[in-house]
Amino acid sequence: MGRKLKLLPMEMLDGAAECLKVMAHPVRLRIVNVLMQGEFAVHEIAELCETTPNQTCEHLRLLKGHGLLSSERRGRLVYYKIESPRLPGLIECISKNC
Amino acid sequence: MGRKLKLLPMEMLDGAAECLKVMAHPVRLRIVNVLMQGEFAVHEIAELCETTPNQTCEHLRLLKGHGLLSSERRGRLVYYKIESPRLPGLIECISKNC
DNA sequence: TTGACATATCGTAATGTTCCGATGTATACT
DNA sequence: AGTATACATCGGAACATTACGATATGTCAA
Repeated sequence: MGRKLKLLPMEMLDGAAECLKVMAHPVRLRIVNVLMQGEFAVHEIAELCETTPNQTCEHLRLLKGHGLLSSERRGRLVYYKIESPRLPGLIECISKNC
Repeated sequence: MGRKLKLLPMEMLDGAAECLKVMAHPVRLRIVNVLMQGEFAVHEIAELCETTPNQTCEHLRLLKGHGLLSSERRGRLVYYKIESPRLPGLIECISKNC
């Protein structure tokens, strides 16, 4: 009775769950997988992820909204790249443990 | 232009997304966090996770259904413990990178 | 300016998830 | 038997996410 447990604080778990939810989509995983190998324009990402441009936009917006990606317009193309330095480690861990 | 990319296969990404979706809930993260420190009965888990027994049951069922936990009845209590050896590594990675 | 292409957003239908109360099942004790 | 406790499941409401077509914006080139 009354064993003392080392529990992570709930606020941290809320944040982690939120982060996992963002990554818990095959297309978004693929997007990150693509962007780990360079920066790409939206239509290229869409093609590599085998999905439509507007869905790609929405996924990109979500990822960017969480600070995981950044974007830059050059001409009429918008290039996305990885912004969060924690993302590659997370992907590596996922590809090992999932 | 025709750069050769090393992309993880889509089936793997589907599986990983599924796995992440299972973990993407603060209570389920807490459950795993609790069970990393031993095995516990459902009502103990519910108390430690500050949620109701029936919600706890549902979360446990989901986790067990994905092979992450196992359970054993002893008397009128049902004890759950971690079954997947990958779970601790995943949690550690999450607490570092999320 | 017009047209073409790239990206972004909006409305909404379809789908999925979470929560909650009610009910069902299992075990133990008297 | 009956009662109490622990666990599990069900039904549906509330909510969130996703997918898809339509529309809007932004840039360039003729």
